[in-house]
Amino acid sequence: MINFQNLPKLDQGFYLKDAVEVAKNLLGKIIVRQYNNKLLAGTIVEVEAYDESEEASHSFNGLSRRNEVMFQKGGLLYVYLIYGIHYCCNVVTGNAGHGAAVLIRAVEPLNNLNLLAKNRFNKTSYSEKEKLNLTNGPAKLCKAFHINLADNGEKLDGNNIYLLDAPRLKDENIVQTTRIGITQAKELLWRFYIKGNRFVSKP
DNA sequence: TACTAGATCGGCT
DNA sequence: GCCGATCTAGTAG
Repeated sequence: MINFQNLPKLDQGFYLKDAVEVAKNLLGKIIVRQYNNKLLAGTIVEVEAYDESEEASHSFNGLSRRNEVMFQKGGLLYVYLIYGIHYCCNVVTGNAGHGAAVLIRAVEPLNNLNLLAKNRFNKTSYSEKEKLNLTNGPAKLCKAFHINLADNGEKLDGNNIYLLDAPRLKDENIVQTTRIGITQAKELLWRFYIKGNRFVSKP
């Protein structure tokens, strides 16, 4: 297990860029959540950018109660309910008034895997297959990390959920593709993942 | 492995 | 009413 606890939190300037730029930079960074007096941590291995300029984004049609966090200044967590049963979490990017965010689609678990398994499968043991299935999708990782609407708007430099810095990946280790599960603006190559990583939702 | 349906809620037309 | 930035269990091949 890598010693992530010595890494610094990302500062707010990190988030004040285009969602696409932030998305790429987020790969390899570490998401940490405090849960039951324990830390759950994972390396971000797959992301998608969303911006108010394109139809697939929740912010495309302007401000609403659901998406209001997307329009705040970068550095917050945007959580929403999808298909009535799943949660997905995003990192808000850019300046206040601009609706943009990066969907975290998959992470590689770093510690307390038995606790992640408890949240996700309601059991503390897991097979090798289940280990890979723990956090390899946006709703899966929210379940494993126990992220829900109560975390919407959470500041990412706080103590509940936060992101830690890590060395930027080389471009040659980043794969760029179209986004998954959308029907509009399908052509944009706004999905990024770490080449060869086993915890990616779809290679 | 590949496709399909069903679950189930809230946002928005 | 309709449909979605998903996942799971089921069936068919």
